[in-house]
Amino acid sequence: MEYNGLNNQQLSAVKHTKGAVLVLAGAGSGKTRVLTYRVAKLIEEGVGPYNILALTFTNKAANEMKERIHQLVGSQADNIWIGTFHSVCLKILMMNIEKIGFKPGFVIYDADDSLALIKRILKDSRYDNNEVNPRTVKYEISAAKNDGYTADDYLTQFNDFDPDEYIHEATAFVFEEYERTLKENNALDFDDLLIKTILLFSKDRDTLSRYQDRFKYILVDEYQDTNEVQYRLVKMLADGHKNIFVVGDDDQSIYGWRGANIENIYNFEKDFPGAAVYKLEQNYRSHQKILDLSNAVIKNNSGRKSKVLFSDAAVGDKPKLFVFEDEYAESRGIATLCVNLQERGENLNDIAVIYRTNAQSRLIEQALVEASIPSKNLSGRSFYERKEIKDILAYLYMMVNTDADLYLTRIINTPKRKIGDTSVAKIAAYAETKRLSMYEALPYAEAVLPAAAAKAVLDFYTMMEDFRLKKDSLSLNDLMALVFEKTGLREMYLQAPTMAEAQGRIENVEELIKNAAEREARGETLEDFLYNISLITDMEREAADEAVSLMTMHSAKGLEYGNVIIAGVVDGVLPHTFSSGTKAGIEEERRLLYVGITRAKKRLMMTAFASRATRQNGFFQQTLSSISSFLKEVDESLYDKQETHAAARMHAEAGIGSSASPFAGFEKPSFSSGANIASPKNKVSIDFAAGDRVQHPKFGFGVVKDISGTGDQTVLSVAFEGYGVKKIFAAIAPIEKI
DNA sequence: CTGTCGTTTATTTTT
DNA sequence: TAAACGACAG
Repeated sequence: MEYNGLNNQQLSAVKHTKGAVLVLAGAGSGKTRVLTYRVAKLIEEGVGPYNILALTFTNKAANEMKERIHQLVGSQADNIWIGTFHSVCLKILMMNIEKIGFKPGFVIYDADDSLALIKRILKDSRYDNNEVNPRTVKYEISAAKNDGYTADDYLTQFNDFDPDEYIHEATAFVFEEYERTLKENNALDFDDLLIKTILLFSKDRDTLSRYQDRFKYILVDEYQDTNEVQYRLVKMLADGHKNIFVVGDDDQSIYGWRGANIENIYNFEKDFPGAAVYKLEQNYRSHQKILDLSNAVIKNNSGRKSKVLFSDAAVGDKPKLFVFEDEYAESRGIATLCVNLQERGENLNDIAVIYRTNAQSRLIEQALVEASIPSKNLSGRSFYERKEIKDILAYLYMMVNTDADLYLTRIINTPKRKIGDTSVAKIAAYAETKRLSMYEALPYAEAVLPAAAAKAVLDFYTMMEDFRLKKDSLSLNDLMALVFEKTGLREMYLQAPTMAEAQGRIENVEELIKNAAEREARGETLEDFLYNISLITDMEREAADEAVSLMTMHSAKGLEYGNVIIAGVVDGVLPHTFSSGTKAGIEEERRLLYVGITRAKKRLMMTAFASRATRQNGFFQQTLSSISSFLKEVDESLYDKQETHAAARMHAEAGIGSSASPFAGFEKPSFSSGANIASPKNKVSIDFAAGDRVQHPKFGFGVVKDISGTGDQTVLSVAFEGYGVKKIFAAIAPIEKI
């Protein structure tokens, strides 16, 4: 095999095939390359692809690895187990689930489903008051589960908690109820996929040794993100042959709040005695000036497995920091930067705007629309989380597993078929007393409901039974089309507030059906289809048009762009106030900035603002902001700072803002609606109607297609010649009726 | 049972 | 600010 292009460190890691190996791979240091070559090397040495297990966190990483290994070793790659922790566990559970007391056909409740279940449990309990936030309870339960605790453990531990901590009392109660319901519904949540696999392995030693024996070589990507449960799983499996190869970067550990335990990477050498360690410090992504800044930022974290990134790339521009007056000016400034980059010949696909919180995206998106720069939000709601997708899938799940009460409650009155909450509650109560699933209780509707409601329920039941009868004879495509039509879902989406929304929803469902048909052609059954999509969070969709990418720093991990703009580099946002209470919290925030910086290949731009609207006692107030401490603590020669006059003045008056640098010829962005978008004071008479012809200084002529909202919030969907349909605020957009 | 209106609440989210 | 939720009247 050719190892061209691997540097010495990479090569040593690749060739170290026996025992335990830790590869500390800095950002952009070619870790995927090392992983793929390592697998190819194993196969070259005669290891059966069947004996290799590669674990990742994301589907994307798994697919990328699969593809790249395929390029090296061809079809042998198909027999390697490469997948996310969750998908590998799912595969194992599918073959062994009855050994731990679940039934075949179990369903997986996603995060939204879990939350819905927790809400229902709370509502039916004595904790039905405003004092318990279901999200907090969900977080508590998930954290406990990921630390390896059962509901019983939690209850026992609860005695150690401060008895005043009402939330723990509530959680202890909900936790037990939650686990019991999952079992009754023959359902697992995401966390369970891993936990139940561990349970299976500890209960059934034969199964464990079968897998231990099979997986002679185990590889783990992003090891710094493993939590306690994942760590135990890896340890269990690797205990057979002890060939464990992990790749990670402690400096990119940004999921601590989700249970990721950075100690796992620090303890690797203790956990696996005799482990070899390789450091990859040569960066192939960014030029040295970007790396100098990233190195300086991350240096302030303690306890690191210290790495210093370096690059051979030709030196490029120094990173820039632009300071604006407020968030609105910042957003418009970001749009201007994008325009400038475009004018310089940059492809919009090679520009990313990244930020700490999703809330920041709103203003930025608006400003980009104003500047006619197309954008795509990469951390928006993913395909499979959309309501319309979850609705139709819930119908399909019910056909496979009638125990899934949660899905039954989701669909029984969606679309509306006059089966209200009271009727559903009565059915649930009846099912409970008769020890039936809710679905099984439906035929007895007449026993517990008034005639009209009972009829509605029985009609629903008859329809579902009909689907169940047909599910094996119809093609997946026809079955789903039938469900979509017969249930009235299509009709329901058609009634959406705007045509665009209706169309969007229906298109999404049609895309899902198309995808199902493709999968069926590849041999998947309905059950296979449901399992296979249950862990996918987004669907491969045809490459979008040329557009600037918007995303959070968390979703930016693993990606790279020629031009990166990091927005909101101010204290309070980054580091975020909520995480600033502890040293560990601040250090994780610092890693976020580090991740952001190291995404940039050619140009790195950061933006900040001098003041912003914050909430205080429910009221909004302008508060001064200062540039992120993470930048203030590094040498200011590492980046160029440019401040608008207004921002400099505000900082000077407040006595913050360092070495008040003068306004340095930084082009102040000007936009037609420089209006303060948040408070459209100027009452404009809004009298548009669908069909009106309008004129816009940038977009030219257009026709109003749709109107939503009222008063100042009226939004027009206007089809512009050559620009497509744009959504604009009637009150503030510079448009005229013609 | 359903639509409307006030109330509440607000990080990050690989699966 | 806005979006999502729950109480309440029709």
